Amino acid sequence: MAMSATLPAESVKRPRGRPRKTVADRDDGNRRSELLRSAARLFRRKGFDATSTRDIAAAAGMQSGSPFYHFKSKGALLFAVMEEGMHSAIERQQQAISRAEPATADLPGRLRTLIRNHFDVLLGPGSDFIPVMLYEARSITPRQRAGLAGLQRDYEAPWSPVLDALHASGRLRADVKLARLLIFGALNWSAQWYDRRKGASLDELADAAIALFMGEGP
Amino acid sequence: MAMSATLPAESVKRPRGRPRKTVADRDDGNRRSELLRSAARLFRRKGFDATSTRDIAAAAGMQSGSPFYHFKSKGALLFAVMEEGMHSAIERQQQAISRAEPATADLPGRLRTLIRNHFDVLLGPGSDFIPVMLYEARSITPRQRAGLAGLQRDYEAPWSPVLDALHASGRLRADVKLARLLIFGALNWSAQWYDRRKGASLDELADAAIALFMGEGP
DNA sequence: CCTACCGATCGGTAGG
DNA sequence: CCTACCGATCGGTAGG
Repeated sequence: MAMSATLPAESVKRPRGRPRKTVADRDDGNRRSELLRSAARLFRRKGFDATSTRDIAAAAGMQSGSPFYHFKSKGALLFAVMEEGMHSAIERQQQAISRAEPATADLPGRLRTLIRNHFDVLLGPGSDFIPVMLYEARSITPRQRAGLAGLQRDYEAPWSPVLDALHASGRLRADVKLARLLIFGALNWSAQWYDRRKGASLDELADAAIALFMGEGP
Repeated sequence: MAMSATLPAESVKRPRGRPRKTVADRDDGNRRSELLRSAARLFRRKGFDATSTRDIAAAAGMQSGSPFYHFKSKGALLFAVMEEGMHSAIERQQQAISRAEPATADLPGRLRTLIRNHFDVLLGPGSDFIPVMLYEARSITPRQRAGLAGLQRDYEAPWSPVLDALHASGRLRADVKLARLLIFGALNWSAQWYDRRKGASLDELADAAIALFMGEGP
């Protein structure tokens, strides 16, 4: 009797999931971004609707109700993943542009810089956030969608002058607006088939894209 | 008491949903394809996981359990939508090729025929089946995926000789295998943004795609 | 952040 | 193809 009363109590005390920091659970931003990373990975692999908040909690080493301490709903968690993905993509794109040669350099080279960075954001290590944004857009509200549209405009901003100049120079013959949509399609679809462990590298992918889109030109 | 016994009975007899054929409910293939069409529309709009079998049944004018008379599971219904979409796409592609000029005609023209038909299958009226196949592939089993892979090979078969010849003639400079993946991406992504009621026509879309992919060439 | 819980919904089935 | 139903799971919450 005494045993049967103490044993369960002890086994309940045993921590579940990954070990916690003994110091302070006030390490808040950390737990939040663990949730974001776990959610991004699961949303990408199984889709938003097929992922339960329990799955996400478990992947972050929490109990089933705990995600709602950090996010007010499952939908808010999805939106946070997308927003985080866009902020990171914009930042990385700006760094890639700065790292590249001056803006006067050859136009195909500038397009290649943008495309190469896009593949990185889309297919590189830890790249679940942007694919989630691209492929789970159906599951956010119109209001949230409008919020993301602004970030997407920011992301696409550096592409327009390059595409316009390529069109003017005759190396991009298609209508620029449609060309932009088709090009992003070609790139974004790679999230469906690209396998980092085999086949082409991201550099080879970028080369193929440039070769496909750029006419002979001057 | 007599009233309260007959009234509910009568109200239960009143048919729910859309009117049925009074003649014979043995009109079986018809009901089945109504289910397929309803399922395709809902799977496309809301996704597989967010669509309940009750939604599908209601859209086809049935009661909640009835879809399982025609399909043994929700997953079997999804697979049937995809299979039906591929069979139809292959058939329409073969007709488009037959209708076009002889196979010896100009290569960009042959590619345009394939692309134009692809947009039709993807974006034309009643075109929910192929987008479902493209965007809900995550929700089928590996066994089902293998079954579809054969149909996809059949669909892609007429593209290869055209792309190979374009590469040989110098009008397609990118690696052919990667070019094929990028091209299908550019086309397939249009299901995400194309709006039949505004913007470009499918012909203009096909023109833009050809202009984007084809170098100046001989 | 955990425990314990609730109401709602879902895929599927038996039996007609 | 309908009726009535079941077990499972889910998002979310109160109260600590």
